[in-house]
Amino acid sequence: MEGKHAVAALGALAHATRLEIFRLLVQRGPEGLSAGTIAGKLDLPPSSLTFHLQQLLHAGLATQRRLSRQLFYAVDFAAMNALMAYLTENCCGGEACIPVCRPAVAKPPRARRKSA
Amino acid sequence: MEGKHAVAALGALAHATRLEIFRLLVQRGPEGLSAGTIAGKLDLPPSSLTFHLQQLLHAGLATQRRLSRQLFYAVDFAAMNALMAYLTENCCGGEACIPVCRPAVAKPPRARRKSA
DNA sequence: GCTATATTTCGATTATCGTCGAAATATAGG
DNA sequence: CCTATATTTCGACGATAATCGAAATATAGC
Repeated sequence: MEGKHAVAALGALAHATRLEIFRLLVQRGPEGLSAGTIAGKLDLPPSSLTFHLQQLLHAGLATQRRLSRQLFYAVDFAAMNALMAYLTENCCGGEACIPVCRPAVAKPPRARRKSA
Repeated sequence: MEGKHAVAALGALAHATRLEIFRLLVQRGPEGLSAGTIAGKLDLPPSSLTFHLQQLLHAGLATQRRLSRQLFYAVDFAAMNALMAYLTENCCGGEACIPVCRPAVAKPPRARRKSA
């Protein structure tokens, strides 16, 4: 991860609405949520939601995929982990302080009965 | 951790200069660095540096302590860990995806020969 | 108390971000 | 192709953030 990229990711998260969206998506997992579902949960006007989703996309923190008429958004877990790693890189000069993160990879999505 | 607080912390990090400062401090560990040292390493005018340090302080990501004429800044590692935890809270609905972080506590500072 | 060093506060300027209505685009189904 | 639904693009306005010089404050040593 590069500094500019990390700043973009952090900037995307540094907003109340976007952080809520992000956390919704984190909880949801790789399957993601449709724009409409998110708009419903957070009670946002559609144009505002799109704006924020674009920010998350451009920052590389979320992915987008179409399913029929709806667009599903999901967290890019690899990017999330990379960001964590970047923030804590070489913490305490490598001494035995071992602060925070153990990056790992999210499991691939699994089939479900109903989608959101 | 609360949402507003997390937004403040992320906003503090969402800036090229502040992210550099933060990472310098993360690497340095609990001992911290003096304002002057940071200004030297990043080649910043003093008033700009103060501005950014205040942001980190207000966001609760850094601590300040005076040592003679100099002010030392250090990362608040507990706050850093809390932020990570907040971002990944209940990831994937608690299913066995286990994405990222294992919060832990930074060790307390240890005595050193020379300070910076 | 005077001088030097370290850092902060103040103030003005410029640039970027957030909001949201209205109109445009994409997909699905008859 | 016409209608309905889902989402995005455009545009304009108000609000917030970043920069940095100059002056002010804090500490130390003589």
